[in-house]
Amino acid sequence: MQIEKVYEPQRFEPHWAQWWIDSGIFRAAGTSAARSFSLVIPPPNVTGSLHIGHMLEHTEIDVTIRWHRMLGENTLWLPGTDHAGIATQMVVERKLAEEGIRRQDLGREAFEKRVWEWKAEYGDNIKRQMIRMGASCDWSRERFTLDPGLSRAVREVFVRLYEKGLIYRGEYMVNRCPRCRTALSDLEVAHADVQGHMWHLRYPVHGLPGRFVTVATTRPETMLGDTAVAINPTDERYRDLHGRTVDLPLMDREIPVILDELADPEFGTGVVKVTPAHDPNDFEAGRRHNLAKIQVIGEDGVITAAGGKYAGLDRFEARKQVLADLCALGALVKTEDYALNIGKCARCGTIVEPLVSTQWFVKTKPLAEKAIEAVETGRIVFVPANWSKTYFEWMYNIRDWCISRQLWWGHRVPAWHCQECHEIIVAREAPAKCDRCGSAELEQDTDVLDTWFSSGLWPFSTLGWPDQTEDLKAFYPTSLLITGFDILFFWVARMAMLGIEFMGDVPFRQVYIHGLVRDAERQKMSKTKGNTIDPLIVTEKYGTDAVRMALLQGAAPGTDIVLTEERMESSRAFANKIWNAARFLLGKMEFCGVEPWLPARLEDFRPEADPATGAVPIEDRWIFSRLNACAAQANRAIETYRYHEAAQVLWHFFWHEFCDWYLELKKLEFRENSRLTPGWCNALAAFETALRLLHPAMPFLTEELWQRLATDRAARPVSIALAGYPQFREDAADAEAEREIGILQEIVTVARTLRTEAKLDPKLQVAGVLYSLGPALDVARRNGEAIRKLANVNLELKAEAAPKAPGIRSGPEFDLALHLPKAQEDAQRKRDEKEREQLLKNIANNERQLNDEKFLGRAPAHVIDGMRQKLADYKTQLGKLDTSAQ
RNA sequence: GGGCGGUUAGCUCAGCUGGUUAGAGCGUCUGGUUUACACCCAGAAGGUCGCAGGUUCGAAUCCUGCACCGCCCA
Repeated sequence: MQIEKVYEPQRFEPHWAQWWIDSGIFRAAGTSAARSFSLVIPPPNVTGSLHIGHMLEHTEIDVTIRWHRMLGENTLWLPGTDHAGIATQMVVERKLAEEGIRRQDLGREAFEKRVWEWKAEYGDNIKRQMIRMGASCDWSRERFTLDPGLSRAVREVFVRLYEKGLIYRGEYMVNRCPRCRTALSDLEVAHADVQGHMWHLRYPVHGLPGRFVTVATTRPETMLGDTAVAINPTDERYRDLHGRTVDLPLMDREIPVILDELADPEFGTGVVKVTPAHDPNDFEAGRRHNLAKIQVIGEDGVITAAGGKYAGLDRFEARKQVLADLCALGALVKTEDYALNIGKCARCGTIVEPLVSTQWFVKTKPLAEKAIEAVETGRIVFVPANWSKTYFEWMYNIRDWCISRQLWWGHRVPAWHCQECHEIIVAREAPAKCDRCGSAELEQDTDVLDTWFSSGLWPFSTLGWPDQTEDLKAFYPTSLLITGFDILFFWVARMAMLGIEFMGDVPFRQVYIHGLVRDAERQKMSKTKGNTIDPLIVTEKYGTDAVRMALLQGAAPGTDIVLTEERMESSRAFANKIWNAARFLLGKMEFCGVEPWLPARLEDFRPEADPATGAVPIEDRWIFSRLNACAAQANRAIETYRYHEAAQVLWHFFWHEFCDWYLELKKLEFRENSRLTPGWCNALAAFETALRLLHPAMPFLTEELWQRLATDRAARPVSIALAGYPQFREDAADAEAEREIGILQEIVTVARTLRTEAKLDPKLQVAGVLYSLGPALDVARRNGEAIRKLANVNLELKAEAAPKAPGIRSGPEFDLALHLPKAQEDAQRKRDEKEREQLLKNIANNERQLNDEKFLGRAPAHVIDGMRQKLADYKTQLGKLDTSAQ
């Protein structure tokens, strides 16, 4: 079998991506005796395309999911998208604008039709991308928040909450985006500190010529809607104003002076203007004092007819006009710089406008209590654990959730308004007539629900709820949720509340919160900064596996991930390394006319013995023992979401144990043998096991190579994705082999270092002597050929202590001297001196501690013993250096 | 204002329950066309673990304070 010289993932990744889907190997069983492991995707926005943050999230999910699948569990990763009300409507409106059409021109139904057309055209983008990235989702269970089933769940939940009194409708002050023309929940408003101004306005007191009050405001245009000024009841300075009124400039309106705590005597002049229609605090004060609410700013951010001559001006234009006019009147007494906090629409960045309107709300307190308890009692566990603090913080201070949106794209509120008697009927399906007056003149509420309302049901609505489906039984509660902290409140918290309310159990057992992907300068990636990494582009350039590996290497819990081109390049090099290891193994076999073949017992970490000698080659024993250790670490790392550690362990094993040592040792055997030997089988078996260990992280490369490895297709699963994930076995650890190869590695390394220091020609084989009174001598005897090849030295073995000679280097088990030309001895002496200094430092350090009564009295025995052993080693080594220096 | 996190090699980051000479990748330097791989191989250099105290026989690790950076909430 010919393997191409260079790793070119583009050649096979799309093939396997499609093959996995076609073979149905990611499909979960509806019922299964196996334990289930389930996870729902945090649904991306259907109109969007995936960015590198998604790729990180999906890679982490996929590693975990593939691992569980390989453990033999009934594994479900349920994919899908959400309808993203505001975002999608915006996208389609923008497109219509290109044709010169407004949605109002089309009407609601025609507009909705256009959005569905849009979804049909672009809605599969995400799916295509995910497939290309190897996400092992069960596409047969793909869901969309506006699917009929999920929409039914939304209506069911709405009706039940309403009947329980947990959904109510009322007139309150909510944040509105004048650009998106809809109400927003508190979470959809992003606050930012900005440099603004504080304007001091002077209102004349009615009937007291020459008496004024000065109010300060950061939003002077709202004065058009003032219906009172407030002073604190305890404020003696304004006692004479009790019961009086003031004349509102520009509007010729007489407004009362009210006594209210709203006015803080310590702040500014102690007098505040009250605009109940445009400020949340003033709204409350207005209620207390029964003040009129005069709405002077409309939903579009334009001054209303109530704003007198300013009507029709944009709110910021109006501000300029108002200020100019006040100034002309002499009513603007002071302007100062002022740092203030403003809210912007999280979606479009427009400054939000607090406005009074009638909206639907969820009463969250009762739901939050149970959701708090679930985390307190550990039924939901956050990883890293610290996130539970953030969760609690928000839950304790939770406010009611405004769920109605003045959009056309989404789940329409299942409430009908009787046109005759104005009764409101909340129902699962459209009622035929009014409950109260019997009129058939019913109109459905025009609002739609917050997208997050439907997303909050995602863990059970996707599994078929409200029907009691098999899937619901098999997969709810889901096992795990992997998501970003940015939607902890938006989504995680609400799923917790709604899941517990409707399913009687938490929606997920564990929540792993991942970090943010940042660029080389540690900056957040954003389109405006232009520092985004497009997953499709880098995937094409480096291969999916390399990008996945690069992401995983940085994915330590609780930290952000820095992704650079260099990192992806080096990950590609890693993939190339594995590719070439396979090429070497398979190429050699082909050269020998041997069919690739694997022993039947793949899981055992047990190498085959050579029938001729009955013995297993030492390097085979060693690599299987190392594989076993690697499996232990990889399993533990994935289980605890330490993806970076899993990546590192696998990287190190493959490159620095399997390739650097094992294959190099194997070459000796392969050089001499041109027939199938246990050595071949062991090498292949070890490689195959290692591929399985790596599969969750690098699915494409491992599948490609795994499929090429074995011809015995009947005896194995169709895909590596369904093969078992290697598990640590206590009895597979081979301490003896590890010790032997450990000493061998040390001999070779010491010899190489001596060579390099002496600047020897790499091609020149030199002679040397190995002195040892311990096992190193036997190791060297047994592995003479390996040492000769790997270090290019020919060692004479002496069972005696090292003599006094220059240029001797020592490992703990042996001393080694090369026969060097005289000229190289200086370099050697310099080296020895440095070594000596380090040893003296270590010896002093250890002696100090070992002479310390307190240390001896309190430190555990193994620490003391370890230190004594070390000290003895240092002293021996120092002694050798001192003699060799003479 | 409240909360959370970070500060370890030139860069990006590990370092789990305090313990023996603090690790990795990339980068740097030196030397190499060893037919699996130059996307490679061998070797090396490089760290007063942000600062100041404290606890401890022992601190990068625990505690307190400070400085700087970042994020979230109000």
